[in-house]
Amino acid sequence: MDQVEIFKALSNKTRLQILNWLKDPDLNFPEQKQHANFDHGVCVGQIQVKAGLTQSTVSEYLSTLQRAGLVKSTRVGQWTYYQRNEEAFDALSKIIQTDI
Amino acid sequence: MDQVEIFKALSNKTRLQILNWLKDPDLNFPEQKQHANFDHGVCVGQIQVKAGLTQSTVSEYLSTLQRAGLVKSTRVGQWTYYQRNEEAFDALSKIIQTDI
DNA sequence: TTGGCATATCGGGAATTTCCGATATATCTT
DNA sequence: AAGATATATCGGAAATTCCCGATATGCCAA
Repeated sequence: MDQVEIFKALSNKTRLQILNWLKDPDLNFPEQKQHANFDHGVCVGQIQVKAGLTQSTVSEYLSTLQRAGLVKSTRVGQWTYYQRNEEAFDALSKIIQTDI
Repeated sequence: MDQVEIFKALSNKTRLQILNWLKDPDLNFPEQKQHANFDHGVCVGQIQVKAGLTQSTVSEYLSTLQRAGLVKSTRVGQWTYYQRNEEAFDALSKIIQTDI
């Protein structure tokens, strides 16, 4: 668990927004409900539209968040569904209380 | 309280080390005891020696941490004493649990 | 198997960060 | 007032990040 990598991943407004949106996919990505695998997370395209950035940028941002361990992904067909990794946030909260 | 600014301040190995050292000045800066104002924190010079970087870099790093609210400083004579702002870490831990 | 769609990766220009040496500012001593 | 000491600020080279367009890859449907 690389602390610097985690904090770098969190050092960007759009990436923070994405994490926040993923807290409530039901609310923030209503179109996503059409996907059968909604419970696996939200696919890149929906996040991209909401972020208002290019597909490549959003894909890269999601990779950054995943390398930091803050989200996890599931590939289903042509879609990659991303969701938060809540354990990572619990761990980070504790790290700040004890290690930082 | 700018979250991005806080995470950027934490996105550097040396700055994380400084914060960690300041958790126990007694242990990490024994020379500092000669200073009468030891309870005000640790002065820049001691931190600089321990960090092994130049004076200007360490001074800049401490400013960065202070702008993020993670440390506070007290000027006494020619010395500036830096100490952790524990309230900020408590707040950050909660922010990660609830806002991020 | 060909075309379309979702995502990932590549290459790069612009902006920011890292860390330095030089210099400025403030305080203390003599 | 002059020199010494502690810290802050400035200017800049190198590395990294931001975000893009173009292209590659993988999967699906006709």
